Amino acid sequence: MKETDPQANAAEAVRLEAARDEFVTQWGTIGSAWGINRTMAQIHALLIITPDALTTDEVMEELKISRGNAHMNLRELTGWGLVRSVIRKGERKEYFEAEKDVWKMFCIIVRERKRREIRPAINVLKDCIDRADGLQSPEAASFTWQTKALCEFMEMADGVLSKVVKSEQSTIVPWALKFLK
Amino acid sequence: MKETDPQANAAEAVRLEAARDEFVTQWGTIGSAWGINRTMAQIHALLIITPDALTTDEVMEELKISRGNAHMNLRELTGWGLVRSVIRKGERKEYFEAEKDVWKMFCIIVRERKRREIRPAINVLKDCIDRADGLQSPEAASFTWQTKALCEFMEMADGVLSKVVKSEQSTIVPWALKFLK
DNA sequence: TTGTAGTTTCAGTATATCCTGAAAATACGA
DNA sequence: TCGTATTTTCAGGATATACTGAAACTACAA
Repeated sequence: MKETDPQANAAEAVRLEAARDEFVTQWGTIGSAWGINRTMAQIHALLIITPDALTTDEVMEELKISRGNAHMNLRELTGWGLVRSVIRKGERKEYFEAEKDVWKMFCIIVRERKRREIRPAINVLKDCIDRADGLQSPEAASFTWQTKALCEFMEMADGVLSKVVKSEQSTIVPWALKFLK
Repeated sequence: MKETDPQANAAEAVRLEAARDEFVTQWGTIGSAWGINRTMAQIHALLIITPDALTTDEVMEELKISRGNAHMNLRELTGWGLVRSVIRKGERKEYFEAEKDVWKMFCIIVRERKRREIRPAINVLKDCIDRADGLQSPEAASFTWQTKALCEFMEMADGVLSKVVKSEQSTIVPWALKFLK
């Protein structure tokens, strides 16, 4: 019986640990390709695959990072809404747990990136359009045309994402899939 | 008549130049939030709003950057397919022009990010799932469950994006919009 | 109020990333 | 073939970003 053979259990623990490490490391790499700092992505990965909430010290220990680093990135993740802090009664320290529902995670990320990056980009574009408004030259016409096209596109994207993310339900996209040829 | 008043024309040129600079600068900032290096985003912005193709020297001059920098980033943009090089007959130097159709730009970026980042991420996840395959502990079960959920989600996203981007036509998304509540 | 566990901040340092400039390589016309 | 215009490469320097570690701060219990 596997469950009671100490050697087999130890071997399994090692394999799991390796798999977890792989996941955390690689998720960090993937995150940095999308403009998220490596450590923040790694902490997030760690919390996603950890059933129970962890303390700052546990995160530090697992990832071999300093207290300051762990602290700041946990705060940042909390700011995104991807991580919640949990206070257990009778205990003084703070625990952290990740939102584990993949669709909810997706919605949070989309909403935040919309708010932090897409909206500001649209504002920048509008500002540029305004600055060139009324200019007569052909170069100005070309500039205005391009920036307007970009602006309209981003507004459309913003609208689509809003709708996709609105219901907090994962049913819409799979359903819409049927219609997409 | 505005067109023939030298002073008015000069003033307009200044305003346009300011608007163009603003756009290039801000686009660089936006790009870096999405994991694209600032200069590459700026060169891309510059080429988008410039009606005719530019040489490496012109790009260097406009953005005040070195030859090496301009060269490498132009190559990178060419690699993404966002910029094409144009050779004019009788001339020896290379000109560069950006794809200007916004929807095509979007399709190119989505295809490339799918290929470079989403696919590899899916492979990483599959690898992690395999590594933990068959392990008995509850922690292992939790790990497997989470990574599988993530993997399935990303495969779905990959599929949706493939379909959105397949036709090279901007008609599908606006059409699908009607169905999204 | 004092002691202590826990949290927060941040100056200084380390590291990753990007950029420069010049030399080497290449392409092409004479 | 040689000379010149153009492109390519890349070592070294510059800059931006992230991380550490320790001190300051806070909250709470005794």
